[in-house]
Amino acid sequence: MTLSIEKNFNQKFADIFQKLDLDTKFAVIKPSDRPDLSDFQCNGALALAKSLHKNPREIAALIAEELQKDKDVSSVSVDGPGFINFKISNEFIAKSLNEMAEDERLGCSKVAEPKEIVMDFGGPNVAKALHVGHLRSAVIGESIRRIETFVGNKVISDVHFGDWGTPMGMILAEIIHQDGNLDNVESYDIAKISAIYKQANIRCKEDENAKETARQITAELQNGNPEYRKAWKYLRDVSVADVKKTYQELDAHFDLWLGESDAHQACGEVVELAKEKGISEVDDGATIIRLPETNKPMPPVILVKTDGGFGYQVTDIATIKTRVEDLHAQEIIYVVDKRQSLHFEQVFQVSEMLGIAKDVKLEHIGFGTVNGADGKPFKTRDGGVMNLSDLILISKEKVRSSMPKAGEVEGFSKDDIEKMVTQIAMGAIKFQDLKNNIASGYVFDLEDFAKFDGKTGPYIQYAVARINSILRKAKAGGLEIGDIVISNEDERNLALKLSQFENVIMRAHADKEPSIITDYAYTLAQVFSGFYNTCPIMNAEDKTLAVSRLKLASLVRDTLKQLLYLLGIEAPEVMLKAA
RNA sequence: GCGCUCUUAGCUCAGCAGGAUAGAGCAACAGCCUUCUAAGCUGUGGGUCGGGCGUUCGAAUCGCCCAGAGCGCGCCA
Repeated sequence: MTLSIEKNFNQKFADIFQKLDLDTKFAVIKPSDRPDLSDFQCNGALALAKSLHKNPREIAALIAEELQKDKDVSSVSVDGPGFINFKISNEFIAKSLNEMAEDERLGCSKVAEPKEIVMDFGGPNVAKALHVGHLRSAVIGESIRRIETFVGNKVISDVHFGDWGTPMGMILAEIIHQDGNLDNVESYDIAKISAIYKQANIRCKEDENAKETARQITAELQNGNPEYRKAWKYLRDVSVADVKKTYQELDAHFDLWLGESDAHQACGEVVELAKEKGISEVDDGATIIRLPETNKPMPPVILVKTDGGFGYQVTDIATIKTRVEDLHAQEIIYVVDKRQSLHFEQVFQVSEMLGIAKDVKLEHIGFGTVNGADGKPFKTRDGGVMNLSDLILISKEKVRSSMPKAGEVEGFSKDDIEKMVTQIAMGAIKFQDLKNNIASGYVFDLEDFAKFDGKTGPYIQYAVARINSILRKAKAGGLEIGDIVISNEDERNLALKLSQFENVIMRAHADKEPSIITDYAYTLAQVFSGFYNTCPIMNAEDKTLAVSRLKLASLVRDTLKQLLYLLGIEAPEVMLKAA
């Protein structure tokens, strides 16, 4: 098992602290805040000083004295109030990087105890095309899915299709209203179904009777009316097929395509269980559970509505039950809009009360909304919601316009170029979505988002493409990868940046925060760009340098590709640009 | 009304398990393509971290108060 530089030195510090009889809790190093002074720093002496009632500089001096003896350390100093600054020897950096390059996982360990995690993201609905609101759930969810899998957890993703609520009754009611019956349903395509849903929405808003009819049909559907079931199944199938295409384009992977309807039976069980436990009551004709009032408003959870249908919270509670019983989930992660946080709080609380999720960690990762340039939820020019597939088309078109046309560049077919366009457009969209903290929303400016400069997906893809190009040239010129040696500051900085890989992955995993990865990927690409400009590879001063730099570049490429993979982004082999 | 989240450069955002000179990108300005892809690189300017009080040797980071913004709060999901 290879250890990163940071892990190695954390261990060395722990040994020193132990030897000095200091609490090893504080034996933690981190990349230096003052790169001009050191590679790494340890602030442990400052924290220790308080509890030991000693001068922090004295404690730091003791630690520094021990550290000095280490041959892998090239310099040590105690600065300011008691920071321990130190630099690593070039030999140790080189050795560590060579090990990293040998390792398939680039030196990244796995979690000690792998868990069964069920991830719930996507959340599409029958008869509704995916819109920008679904983008974040899919992109963030997929990234977290990949991160968790990479660190060794067993992840099962479930799209959790919205296929069982009142909207189903609304659609059926609307079809009956228009056609008089459900006989022609199976000739409907997704466009028609979508249109019907919109009309149903309008009708139910305007007409209380229509709404009532929809509710009744929903209840009958849920109770098993065969005619409704048959039509519903068709509508569901068509919707699933449509939505699958977009998820495929987004490269979001779902192991399960279950929906709310699949929890129907468990919903009944949950209601029964609540009755047995005596925690439910009937109020205004609805079966509800009252939650303990704290200082915040806690509306009751509606198990069964007045019309006999299940409330959507039971569906989620019942789904937890099946995920624990059938899938043996030890952790369930929801990647859903943060405006639903109260809902999940209630659902988790009731699950607790019912005892259906014992020792299961339930977590809602709430993300902020995608906003337009005006700071309000993103809308198209005519005020409508933008379809996700349209958004992808627009993005692709912007990329395409900056690329050579098929036939203009030798060796690239139309398909090759189109693949490149897709990879770059998707890279831009996803990186944009993942680069900020997921809890904060972001501004998605349609006019601007095809500018691929700076902190963007294409910037990183571009770094990969340039390295690919060098590797091709090296191969053609018969230059092979050799051992990494550190000969100057730019190589050194790049090597130190590379060595942070594991730490970054583990932090992204612990915080369930892909932006930690986007941030690192960008910085790594940036440091590489500096190296690229100052350290020639093919024309290096001598061969030792050439093969070493080639290996460094190759390792950067592998690392960036791995990071992009964890973000759900592909890196094109080559990036062409129109003349 | 109650609760949750937020307020950092002109704009969009990082940083927040307290630590040394608060960072990026965009925009602006000045340079760099006969040499591994200029979707790139180098440099310049730009900030009383919303305001106040407190805890601490030390606060953008922790606590309290105030102001402003967004979101949520029983039969839609």
